[in-house]
Amino acid sequence: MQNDRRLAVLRAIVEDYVRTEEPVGSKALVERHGLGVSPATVRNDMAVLEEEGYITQPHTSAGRVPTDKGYRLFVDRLTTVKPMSSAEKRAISSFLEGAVDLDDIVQRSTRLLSQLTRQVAIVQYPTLSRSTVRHVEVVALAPTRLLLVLILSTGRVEQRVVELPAEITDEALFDLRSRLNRAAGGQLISAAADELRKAAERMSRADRPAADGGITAVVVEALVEAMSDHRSDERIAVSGTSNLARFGDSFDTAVRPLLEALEEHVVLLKLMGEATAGGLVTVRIGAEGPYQELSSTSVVATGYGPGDEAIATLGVVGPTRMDYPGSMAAVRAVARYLSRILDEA
Amino acid sequence: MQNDRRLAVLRAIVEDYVRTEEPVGSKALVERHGLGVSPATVRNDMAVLEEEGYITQPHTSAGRVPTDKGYRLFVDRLTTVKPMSSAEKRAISSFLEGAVDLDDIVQRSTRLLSQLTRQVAIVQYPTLSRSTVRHVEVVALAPTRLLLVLILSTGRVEQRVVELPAEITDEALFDLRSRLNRAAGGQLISAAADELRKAAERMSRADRPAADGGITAVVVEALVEAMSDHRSDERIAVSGTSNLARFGDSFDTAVRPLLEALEEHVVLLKLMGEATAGGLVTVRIGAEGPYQELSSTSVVATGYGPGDEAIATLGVVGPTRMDYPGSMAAVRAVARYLSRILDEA
DNA sequence: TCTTGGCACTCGCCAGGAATGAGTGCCAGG
DNA sequence: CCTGGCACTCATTCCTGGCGAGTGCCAAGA
Repeated sequence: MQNDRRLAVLRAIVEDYVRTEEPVGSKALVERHGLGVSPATVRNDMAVLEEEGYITQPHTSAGRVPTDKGYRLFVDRLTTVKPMSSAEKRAISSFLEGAVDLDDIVQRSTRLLSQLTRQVAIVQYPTLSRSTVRHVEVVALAPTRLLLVLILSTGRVEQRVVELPAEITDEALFDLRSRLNRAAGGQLISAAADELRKAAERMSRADRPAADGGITAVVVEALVEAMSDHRSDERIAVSGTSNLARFGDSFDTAVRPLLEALEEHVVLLKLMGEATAGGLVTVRIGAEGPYQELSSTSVVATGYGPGDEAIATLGVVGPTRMDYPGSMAAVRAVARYLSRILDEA
Repeated sequence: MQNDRRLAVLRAIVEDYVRTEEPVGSKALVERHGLGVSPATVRNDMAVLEEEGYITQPHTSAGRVPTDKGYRLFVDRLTTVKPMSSAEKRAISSFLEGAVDLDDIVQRSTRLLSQLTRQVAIVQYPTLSRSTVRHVEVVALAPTRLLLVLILSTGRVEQRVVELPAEITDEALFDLRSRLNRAAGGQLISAAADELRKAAERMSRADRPAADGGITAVVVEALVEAMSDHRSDERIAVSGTSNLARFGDSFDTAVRPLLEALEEHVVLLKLMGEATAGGLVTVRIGAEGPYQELSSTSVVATGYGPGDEAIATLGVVGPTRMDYPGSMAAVRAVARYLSRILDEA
């Protein structure tokens, strides 16, 4: 019994603090939430909670503030996931509808997410690594210059221009194109690289090797490079930075490091962590993450992707004092819609 | 004579204020800059400058601060453009070298610019509107589904997937591709749209109209739409937002509106204004611009593009109290290098 | 006519100190 | 185990006086 009430007190503290951003005292607590006990009782509970490290007081004569550990307990045990209202659902659909291409989809998603949560939203572009090659197109820009276009199952298109060591005929170009597609089409990009290399070897052996003049090798290398190019994996869209204004105080200790992190996409990816599939939302609170400069920020993230496979992450970053239930619901909802769109595409 | 000295005083005030961010008094001025006159004289000059509206004092017993008008005079008449040091030049080259595609070039440029100026840097992607069509590629993803790839002279690639009203044969596809390229290849995109429409009409008339089944019309419309898609025109890369921390005070009045503007790309473009060609750098100071929320920010921008044609803008945004000569030099230098890279491409 | 030193004056900024009040911890009684 | 009461702590706020940077003006000198 008393334990349940202590948890209720913790929950109330978290909720109030998130809303008011001020240390919350025993009296106000009892008044606002119908706890049905006196302030003194709550004070005893708070003393215990403080001893156990869930809350703390910034100075002696102040109210209590949740610690990271307190938030952790809150999200782990006290969060009742409130589903999105139907109005919100409608907003999401209409917001994501009418997207014309992948870029657009991702960008709309960040905007949406930042608006829903009033935090900074981050959406990683679908990763190459688990996607398959849908098509390879080769276009002659000039006799010794080819444009390679690599189309992946996620809808991503990678392009490269290569200079050839020799001129290429229309016939050879046609031949090359069909061979490339036979070798790589439908393959996972990891496998496709190998297949392409094998095919290249075969071609330079079997086909009039003199005529090829190393063209195949050049083209294949460019394609392989395009596939393994991690830069693309790291592409990220960010939105809602103006919500950082809501951080309140502590520009230098909280906002500035975050702004810096937001520019370092690699850092961001690490921060969001591994994509978790199946509607599971990961919450990282304060110093739990890898960067202690960001000890006053939390991350709420999840994976998304076609099918139930998580091929990329998306989430929000905000102060540890944030609306976890709301953010988790929004993140999950957006991930779900996004996955569905990728399914259809 | 006295006029020259007054200008020197103004320049000194601007320089000192930019450096220290504090109102500058007559005594300190005489000490730091070798003005060769007494503080009292400087005071008289300052009184005149204030009367003319070039400087102002935040409160009675404080030093002077330049007004927007003062900054304006400063950049118009008192700025000696300091060329980049050779070290900086080298840094620029090495920073921009090794870029693999247009996205990369633009992103590197923003980073570079924000590092050089320690401000927020903005680079607009090269606009479609003045570029020409280099190639149109058509790929069959399925019997009734085509991927259209539009390659422009700026290196931009636009893609669209279209659903066809009827199946298309390989032969017809080949035919379509060559016709599209004959019609649009090398044209300005404004002209290309017309040419494509004309070609579509010709085709549906001359060729077995039954077999076409509206395919040409669908494809052409998608291409035209891709070309005129203004969303692409508005693409922008931003970097250096963490430099906003250097704004000092006034988060709400200065930084927050700016953060909001940075997310509204349309606003940003308006802010940067028309691209000016030929190494001319535009400076907009404080409230001179279209947004009075941004009255404490200045913009230093210029156009860039292959040849001497400005097809896009780039620049930095910062507090009115910023290092104008330095920023102008950096903006100009980056624009120049960027133009050169586009020339080569 | 311009420059200069002197001088009185203004006013923002910065301790120091007292009043305020929210909030706590503890204790004794129900 | 809960509750009311009470003394205590301490951050915050407000006020005040002193300090000093900086100014404007004036009269004298070049």
